[in-house]
Amino acid sequence: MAPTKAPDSSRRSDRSRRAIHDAALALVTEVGYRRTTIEGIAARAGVGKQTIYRWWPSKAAVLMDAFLDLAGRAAEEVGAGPGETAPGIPDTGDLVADLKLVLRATVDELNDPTLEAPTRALTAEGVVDAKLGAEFVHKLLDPQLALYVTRLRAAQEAGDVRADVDPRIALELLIGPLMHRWLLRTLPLTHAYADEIVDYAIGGLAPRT
Amino acid sequence: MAPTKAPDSSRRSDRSRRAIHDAALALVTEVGYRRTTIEGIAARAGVGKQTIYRWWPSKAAVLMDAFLDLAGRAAEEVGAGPGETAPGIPDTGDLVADLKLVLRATVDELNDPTLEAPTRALTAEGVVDAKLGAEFVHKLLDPQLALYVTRLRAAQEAGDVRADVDPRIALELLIGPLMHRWLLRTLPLTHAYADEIVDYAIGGLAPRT
Amino acid sequence: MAPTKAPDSSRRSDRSRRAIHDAALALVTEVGYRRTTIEGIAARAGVGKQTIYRWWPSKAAVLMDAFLDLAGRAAEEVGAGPGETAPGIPDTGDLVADLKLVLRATVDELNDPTLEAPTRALTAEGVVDAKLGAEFVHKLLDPQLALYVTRLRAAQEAGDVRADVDPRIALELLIGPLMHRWLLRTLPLTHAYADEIVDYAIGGLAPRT
Amino acid sequence: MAPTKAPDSSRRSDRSRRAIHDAALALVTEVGYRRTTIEGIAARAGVGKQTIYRWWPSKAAVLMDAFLDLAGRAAEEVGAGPGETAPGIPDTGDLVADLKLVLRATVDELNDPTLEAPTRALTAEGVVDAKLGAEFVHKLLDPQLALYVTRLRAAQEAGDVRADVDPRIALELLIGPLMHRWLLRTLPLTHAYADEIVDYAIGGLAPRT
DNA sequence: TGATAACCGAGACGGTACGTCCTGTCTTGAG
DNA sequence: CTCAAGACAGGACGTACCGTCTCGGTTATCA
Repeated sequence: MAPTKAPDSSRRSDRSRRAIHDAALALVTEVGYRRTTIEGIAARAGVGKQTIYRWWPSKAAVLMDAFLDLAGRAAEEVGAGPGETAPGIPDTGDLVADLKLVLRATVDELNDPTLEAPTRALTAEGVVDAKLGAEFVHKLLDPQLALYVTRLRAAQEAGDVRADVDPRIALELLIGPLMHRWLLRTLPLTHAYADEIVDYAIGGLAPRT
Repeated sequence: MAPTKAPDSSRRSDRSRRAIHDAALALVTEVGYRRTTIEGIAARAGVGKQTIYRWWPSKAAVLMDAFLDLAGRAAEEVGAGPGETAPGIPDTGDLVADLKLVLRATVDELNDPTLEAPTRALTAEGVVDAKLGAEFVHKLLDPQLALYVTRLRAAQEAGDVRADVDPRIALELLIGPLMHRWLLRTLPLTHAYADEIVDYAIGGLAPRT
Repeated sequence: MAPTKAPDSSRRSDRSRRAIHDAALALVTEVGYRRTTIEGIAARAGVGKQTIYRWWPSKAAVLMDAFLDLAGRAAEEVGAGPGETAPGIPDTGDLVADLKLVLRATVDELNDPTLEAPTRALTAEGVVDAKLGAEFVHKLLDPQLALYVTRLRAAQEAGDVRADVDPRIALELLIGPLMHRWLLRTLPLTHAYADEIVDYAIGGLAPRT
Repeated sequence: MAPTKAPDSSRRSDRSRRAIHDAALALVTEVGYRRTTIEGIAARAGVGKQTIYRWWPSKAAVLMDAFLDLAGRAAEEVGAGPGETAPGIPDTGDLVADLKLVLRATVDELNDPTLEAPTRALTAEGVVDAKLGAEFVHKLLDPQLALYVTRLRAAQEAGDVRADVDPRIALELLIGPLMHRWLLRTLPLTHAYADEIVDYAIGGLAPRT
């Protein structure tokens, strides 16, 4: 039952970890997830294969960590410093405007060519592998969605959203269509589309006049 | 341009084609998409590998065809005969009831353990491989979504939906959240959820009183 | 037990037979025996694979026939007409001169770049496959060697070779060294070498003075 | 020029090397060279195919090494120890008797059922593949033939062989007929035949009385 | 003068082996 | 101990041929 041998994480080489992250992201972007191999990552990172196998259970796990790291560094740049986390959804009092702002930002993120390949790869892997999907949702998606819940609860208190609306469902009404278009590439994902989604959805969430 | 040599499809063995479809679906369901191999499909189908490579460019393409075949056969059973296509969305005059019926059916389909594995596999593959994704959308998804468009246009004419609403977007407001839950497995996918989605979405689509 | 189906050789297409022979010889010369395939011969000859399998049991058998045909045609050119066979060893009364003449001709034949590839291929195949080797010896080698036997018997009657010498062995004393050099490529195969072999061998065959 | 990547031979597994040798020899003896496959050798040796491809360029090369190893081990058993090489041709003063002894031993070796299959396979391969043939001659044949040269030179000094005789050619006069019979299977290869060859050949080599 | 049987070209089929690539484990030597 | 390097057993890849079979389309006897 014991996991054979637990590596001593205090002695872990940070240099290698970073190099592996970078190599993984670069390869996924360059040649695609399928053709990215552990051997390839190791070679590119100038690292022994064992160093990868020692610390990660699978290619997907490497990419997930790399992606988390990337997201963390991106957040640091935007926020004030390393202590801060995601900036949250603004509350200007105008719910529709606030949501449009955030959804437009999400659209931009999804359209960012740097992030696209790894995000798609991880999402796809999660669709098929429940364990990995759960990790993906828990580590990457949930924190994002929690922000929506917070903002929507505030809107409920302000009377902009009906009290009987479940914020989890309301949020999916906003995010679902976006993801649908992005994942299936049915139609282009634009700011205009984000705005329309907000307009339509709010109609179903706002108090009946 | 021409891919080296086009096989003569009139000589194609129907027996082999069917056996390959069956083997592919069975293996994907039993051991998962990842561990399903072309060699495995060939062995299970009692077929030479070359017979697969002759007619399909990839494992995903085999599964796609197998799935299409399965869907076609299922449709034939439900419909009156081979001439008929998908049954369409009923139009009882009660838009909300009609949509709930169809969304509940979609929920049941997504929860069907027989269909789950291949559907997830194909969707995931399409998320990463744009070409395959386009084929998936075009062959499987679009026909489904066209039915919604038809029903929603009828509703617009009946005055149940505002005339300025784009049916493509309205449809995504309904389907998007469902797919989001199913793909990411954030929360269970139930009839109650389908009903709520319809209730919320209709609020944004119906005429302002 | 019955050989499935005996093809009717009277309806055999001579055009195909010739085309197959030519293709086989050309391919063996161009790409070597190993890389010559039945499919390749069929394609080059503009012939269906079955036409080869109908008339020959193996690649080696095709080559053997092709070679026999080639040898036959070459013999026809040299000889007066189609009725004649190999010209035989001359009997000028000078045994040593006659043998040198023939051995030099053999050396030239073995060094002929057109014949080399197929001859080596057939010989090598015969070394490993006893059945084919026997056929090779019977159809190609024995007729040649019989000529030596005839000439040597004449020499015995003329008193140039001891009466107790077995002509089969005498002949191997002459041919063996030649083949050894040619097969193993230990040293170059020249007219001078042929002459020396005859000189040495005759010493062991001629009557003790 | 460099063949892509040279493996580190100091890390080479001796266990695998031996297992591959044994498997190769066993399979060639059991099912013949043609039906011996690299996959078969790997499976029999309990080895990955790559381990064969890493160290040998072809099936023939594997067999060559295996054969060399076998010959080496056999020589060690006969000789005093690992330092010794082949035992050489005895020099009792009686040239004819010495040669008959050695030729009889060669006959026995060629008739040995254990050695026959691999020897034939390698010889045949060498007949067709010049590079491999050269290796075969250089590594296996030349050392043997050098022994004859030594003995024949001694005979020349002792006056048993004429001084103007080229030992290389004399040796081929002895070995050639043997090889001819063995390779082409024209007639059985016996001790009596070996004796006759020596008798005849010596007639051509000994000083004229 | 058709029928009808073969050979023929073509090439799909079930298979086997190829030689390559990658997986995940294990071993070696340097730091 | 970790690490870079890479050999190892294993297994799937996609390709090339094998030898068999089936399909029209010519021939070339026989009824």
